[in-house]
Parts: sequence; structure tokens; C-alpha cells
Amino acid sequence: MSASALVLKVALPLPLPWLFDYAPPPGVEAARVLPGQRVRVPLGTRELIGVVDSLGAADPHAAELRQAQALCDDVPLLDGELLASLRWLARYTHAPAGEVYATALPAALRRGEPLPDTRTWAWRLTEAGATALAGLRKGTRPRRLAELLHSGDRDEDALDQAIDDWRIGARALAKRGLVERVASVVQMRGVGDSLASGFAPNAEQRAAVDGIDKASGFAPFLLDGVTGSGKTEVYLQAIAACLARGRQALVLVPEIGLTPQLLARFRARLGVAVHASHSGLSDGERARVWTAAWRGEARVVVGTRSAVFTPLPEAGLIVVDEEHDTSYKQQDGIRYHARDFALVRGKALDVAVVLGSATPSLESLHNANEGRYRHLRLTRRAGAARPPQVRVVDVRKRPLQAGLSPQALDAMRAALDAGGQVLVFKNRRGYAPVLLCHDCGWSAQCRRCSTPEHGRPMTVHAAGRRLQCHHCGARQIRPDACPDCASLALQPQGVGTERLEELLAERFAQVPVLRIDSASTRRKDALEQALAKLGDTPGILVGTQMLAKGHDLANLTLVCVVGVDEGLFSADFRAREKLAQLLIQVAGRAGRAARAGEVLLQTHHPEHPMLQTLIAGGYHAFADAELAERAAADLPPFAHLALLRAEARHADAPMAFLHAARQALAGEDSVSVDGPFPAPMPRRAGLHRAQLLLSSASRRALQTRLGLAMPALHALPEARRTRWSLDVDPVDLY
DNA sequence: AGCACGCCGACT
DNA sequence: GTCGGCGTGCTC
Repeated sequence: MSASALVLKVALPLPLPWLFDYAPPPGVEAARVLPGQRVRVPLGTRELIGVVDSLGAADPHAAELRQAQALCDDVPLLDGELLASLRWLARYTHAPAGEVYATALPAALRRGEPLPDTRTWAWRLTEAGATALAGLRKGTRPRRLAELLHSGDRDEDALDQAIDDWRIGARALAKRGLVERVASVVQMRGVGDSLASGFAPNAEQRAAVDGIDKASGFAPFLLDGVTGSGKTEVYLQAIAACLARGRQALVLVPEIGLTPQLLARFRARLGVAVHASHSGLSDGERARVWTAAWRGEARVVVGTRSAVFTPLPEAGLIVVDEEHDTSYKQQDGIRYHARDFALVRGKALDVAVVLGSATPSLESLHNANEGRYRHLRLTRRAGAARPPQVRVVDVRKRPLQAGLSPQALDAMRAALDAGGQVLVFKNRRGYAPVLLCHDCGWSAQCRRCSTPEHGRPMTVHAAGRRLQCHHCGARQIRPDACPDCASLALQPQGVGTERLEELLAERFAQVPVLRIDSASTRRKDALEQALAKLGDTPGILVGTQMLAKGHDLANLTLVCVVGVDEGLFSADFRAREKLAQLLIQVAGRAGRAARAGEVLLQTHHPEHPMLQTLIAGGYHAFADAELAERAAADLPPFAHLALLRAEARHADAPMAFLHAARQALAGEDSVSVDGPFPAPMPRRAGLHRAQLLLSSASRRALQTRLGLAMPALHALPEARRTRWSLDVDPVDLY
């Protein structure tokens, strides 16, 4: 092989920041290979599936050149806009290209499996089948299937809905020649017809739909609409218009937002196949949806976070529903943000991107304020829903039982006695509790970092014996008594609610107490089933964020929120934003009931400005105030962050690595580097964890600094003794 | 990330 | 005497 011969520069799914050179596979000319093609290559003793990143001259520093085994496809799977956007993502996250490509491909394709068959299939009753129908035993699966098919062919999709495990019956009947599988013709109903029915837009909805419709090229929108204002209707109209132009639409939803009801609504209204992509699907199903989109067959894809990697050769629109939802940020592996990446793709695809929420993220509101997004407001609720009454309960010096005050328990009793239902929300538990005085509400703040306007909470460390500032690293011994009121009732927040369900079950033994958490709701429809079983009868639901959305509870009359103070005083600067979003969502739930609901907030700080602003002025008043605070404190969206994390078995390895990393990251310009500090949760799964925080008002300066330092970080000897990762734009600083 | 290689403890 | 613990180093 001459020195000037072209080699394949292959991106492999390894945490190594370089490409691997390979000679083209036997019988393949390098010049005929295209970037984005999958290749099977040898590496050491194993075989891997990589993606051709580019073609070029062999790297003289590389080891011996080996030969790729085979190309997996005749054409690139990743090409055009998607390939370009993924390259951008690799650069932005400072992740190896191979890991980004692997993340973008569905698991089956990542393993090198061939592109799946994406034709839709239907089943038909043969003549023999029609004759034999009456002879099949009644009530059996084959009989039910045959009966269904007797009235006409059915798509496999439709069969999935109609008969559980119909394939077993189909196999039995097919063996006897009674049914056959036929490629089905995609039926497109008149899109306009189906949509027009039943939609009478109000002026705001009309304006939103028109704005999105009339946009040409890349156009980001923030669809900012209160609960029940009909955002989904606006999406449907915009998608219908997109379909009518002959383009594909991609809709991203949070994991809990992708319900069978939502899909049914989309399918019923749009009149075309709606492909769903989420973690509940098998590898094969996911690969089929991806491939159908790649082939341009799938016209509407609705999916969760990873669906942002759906190929869209004929893209017309991208929708991100509940754009503030933090589940859009991947928390391990490639730490991408699906909402942000959707915008990058929308720009590259030159299409409209609609971010929808009743409680937009401060990032998106800031972008709208700055004129980077068009701000569409929906302020009117459909129907007669009334906002619930919000009551702030001062729990200072009150005896709490499993975190509940006597007032809350009394209110629950009253609501249940009146035949109503009760929701108890636990605010997401603080991972690094702050110290709070139960008698006067004092909380531990860092003396060095806090200003009168902006307190910097200290978090409880070392089994409760020490306080530490996560921002400047200051430490102090935990005081025994409150510095303000000398009370001894100092408590780390976030403890004491574990027994909540137990207590409620004990106290209200005569009604059902349903616990809804991520474990119990993982199963499809588990939440719906639990709620259906409860019906309209009195009962208590206990849970976290998960409960904030979903099925309407017509008989819900009381919502209690515990853990409000954890949100008010958390060391996590996003805690107040998340709390405000939760409270607004909760209020939306309570407001949907036939009778006016009540929301009860337990706090040690009834006068807290955040609560007052939120209750009196609503989410936007809160957001304005919070944005002002973020600006004053140099926090996102006014500053850009990157977090370098490290963890290892040995206590000193992460700190040693981060100290060395700090040297490598040092520079002259406007990027500040804080740390390394032990992580707010300093030990997890037997590993010692620490982190280094970078921040800058200039995204570019931060990116430049990271780009320059990354090769050095990989080369550090300390890097081999610790697991480390970089998180650009972290949403959680732990 | 895997996987091999390598050098020290309790087992058939 | 060997199986296996995980530390270290390497992968075109």
C-alpha cells in the first residue's frame, strides 16, 4: 500500500478522541466509500461496527494499518443534514465522534444488523379461511382473529390494538392456509378533512398556527400556553400543514408524555401513520421506525429524547412538547440536550421548530426575550376550569409527622370526608440537603459567597457533621444551635418524608393510598390502570413529578405539596425554577376538577418572595424575577457552564485528576474555573466523586478553552486512574 | 469501553 | 501446583 493511498478514517464507539485508519475491505475501492457508511472492522482481538467519518491519507503516527472486513450497507446511513448535525454535536459536547454516531443509531443498527423491512403488512382471510371460520372453536385467539379479518384485511398495527398476542393465532391459521400476510397499501385519508372537524380555534390559537405556517426556513417558536390552552391543537394544525406540503414532522415529548391516548389522538386527527419511538419498544421496532423515517416512509414520528436522532430527509417541522422537561437532557454517555439539538437540526434543515410549554425553561424565555425565538402566547383556557385556591401553610414550630403538618392532615381528612380525592406531591428529594431551622426558618448560607440578595446555601456533608459551600469550597463545622434563634431544631432538609406513604396508609386506612413512582409507572399504562381502578371514589395518591401530568382526576379537590423548602433553599440553582414549574403543573391538575380545588403548600418561609411572586403574579412574574437573579449571580442563561466530573474507587484519584485538569484548562480569557470540590453527593456506589466547574459569559470562550484542553486531559496520566466525563450545559450539578 | 497480560492469595 | 482478583496498557 503506497503512502498516498486513501484509507478509511473510521469513528469507533470508544471513549478515545481520535479516528482509526483502515484499508478498505476486500474488493472495495476507497474512493467509492462514503462518509456515514457503517463498516465492520477488527480492533485488537475483537470486531466492531464503526462509521466512516472521512477518507484521507494514513496517519503516519498510527500503528500498522489493518483492513476493514466489510461495509454494512451500499449507502451511508448517516448523511446530509444528520451527519453534519452529529459532527456539530461531537464538537459541542467534546465527545468522540464514534460515540455520538453510536448514540444516534438505534441499537440494532449499531450492532451491524441490516436495515429492517419497513413495509407495513396486513393479514387477510383466505377463501379457505372464510369457509373454515365457523368450524374454529369459539373464543379462541384464532377464532377471534379470523372473525376480525372476515370483516376486512387488518394492518398489523390495528391487530396489535385489537387482540393480544394475535401473532400466535395468525401463525396457527397461516399454517393451515386460512390466513395470509400481504403487503399493505398505505392509506392516506384527506388530511385537511379529518383535521377540520371539531377544531374551532380561538384568536390566539389561530395566530399561533398562522405564525408557524407562514414561517419560511429556520424559524424557532416558543409556544407559551397555559395548561389547557390547546397547545396540542396548535401542534396538530402545524403538523397537518407540514404534511400537506409533503414534508415530514418530528414531535418530541417527555417520557411520561408519550401515552397511548396522545398517540391515539394524533392518529385519529392526522389521518396518516404516526410512528412512535420510545424506550418501551424492542430494538427491532425502534430500528424499523428509524429506518422508515430514513426512507421517507414515516411522515410523522413522535418520540422521546433519543428520537431527536431520527433521520428526516424531507423534514418540514420539529415540535418539542414540554420543552422545559429535564428528561430531554441525557445524563450519561453523550450528555446531549434533545431540545437544544432539535434546534440545531431545525436550523440545518431550514425548518420551523416549535418549543411548547406552560412553564417554559428560563433559557427559552430568555431567548424569546432576546428576540431569538418568536414568542407565541396562549393565555385562554378552554372549558370552565377554574384556578385552584392556593394556601401557604407555615410549619415553623409545628410538629411534623413524616413531613406532614397537622393542618395538612386535617385538610386531607376534610377532603376525604367530603368524598374528594387527595394528591400528595413530594418535591424531588434534594441529593445534598441544606440545613434548616425548624423553629425560625433560618438556613445555612456561605458567609464568603452570599450577598444580601443572593444566598449561597451550604450543603450538609460528612454524615451531617460538616457544611460545605459548593461554589467556593468553604467548609465549616455544622452548628448545634440556630445562630438566629438558638433553637436546637436544626434539620437537614429532604429527610423525614420517606415514611410518608406508610403514615398515610395508617392514618387513612379506610381509603386506598396509591403510590406512584418511576418504578411503579415504568410499566405501560400502570398509572392509567391504577387511576381507573380508583375511579371517582375517595383516595390518596402519593408521588413525585410523575403525577403532575396525565389522567384527569375529576374528583380531585386537594393537593398537598411537601418539600417546598428543599426547592427554595437547594444548592442547585435550578431548584426554584423546577419548583415553580411543578407548582404550576400541580395547580393545573387541581384546576381541572369539577369543583374548585385547593393547593396546600407547606413551608418554613411563608413570606418567601418566590412563593409570593408565583402565587400573586403567576409563572411569568416568577420567571422575570428569577431571570434577574440569574443575571446578577452570573448563572445560566447569562453564563454558560461545563462540569468536569471524576469518580474512582480510591479517594484521592478524582481530586488528583481534577487538579491536573485545572492546570490543563488554565487560560487568560473570561473563563472561570472553580474547584475541584467533592461532588455534592461525594460518594455513590462505593465511588468517590469530585468535580470541576467552568463558567463563562461567552459560550465561544468556554468552547475554545475546552477544545484546546481536551487532548491534554485525555493524555494526563491521572486520567487513567479515574473515570471522568465532561458535561457541557449541565442541568444538574451533581 | 473491552480485552490481554501480569503478578499475588485460597482452592480442587 | 492452578483459578482468579483487578491494576496497567493498548487498540488503526
